[in-house]
Amino acid sequence: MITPTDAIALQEQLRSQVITTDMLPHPIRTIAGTDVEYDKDTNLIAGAVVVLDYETLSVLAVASHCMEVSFPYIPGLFSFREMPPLLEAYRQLSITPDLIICDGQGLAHQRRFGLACHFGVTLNVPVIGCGKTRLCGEYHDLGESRGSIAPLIAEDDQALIGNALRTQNSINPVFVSVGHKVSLGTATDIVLKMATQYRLPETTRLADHYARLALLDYKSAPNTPPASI
DNA sequence: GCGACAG
DNA sequence: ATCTTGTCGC
Repeated sequence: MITPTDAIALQEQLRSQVITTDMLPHPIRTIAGTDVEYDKDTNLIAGAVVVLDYETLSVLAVASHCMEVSFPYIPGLFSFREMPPLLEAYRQLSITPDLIICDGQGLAHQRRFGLACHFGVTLNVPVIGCGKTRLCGEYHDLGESRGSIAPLIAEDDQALIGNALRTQNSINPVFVSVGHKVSLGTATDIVLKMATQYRLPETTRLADHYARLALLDYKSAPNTPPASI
């Protein structure tokens, strides 16, 4: 497998390919969410991709893949751990979504190349990064109401690398950043739109649900393909 | 050296 | 990520 040193070199090389302007279909008709679930007492991980109707949020397609982890967890090299199951799940999808929301950072990363960038550049599709917690960057004066935004500024070069976004009143914000082929403003608007009822966008919540199911299914019957739509 | 550190 | 129910506070 790739070494951490080589992984960093790859990030440095691929980061120049990230597109930070909107290159999405208008109107958006379908949106996908991705998430990865880890098993507590084995090396298994399950990645899931769920495609929703952009307006109704109804589930149009689901795919998942279970496998053994092939890379350690190292902050900043997260994508090398989660990409393999996600790429395989994405490959199995019966529908190609207009864009994807990943559960992790995009440009809001020490080398400006988080999971959302890696996934987007690899597949050449629009991707939004939406993390539950901060990896790097600082923000101030975030309002308490749903829709409040505070710029996430990199500590090193003061670059704008994302937005802290409050998706529900007085609930901890999520961290939105560009993954690929989408602007920060558009990414922020879309994440807020998808977070209809809870802190996290429905895309992420559903992907988490299906990834959990995939892991349980795999453990109970390793040779049986997971249910998919 | 110490703390921080996506999942 | 995972361990994990009820409970404190707005």
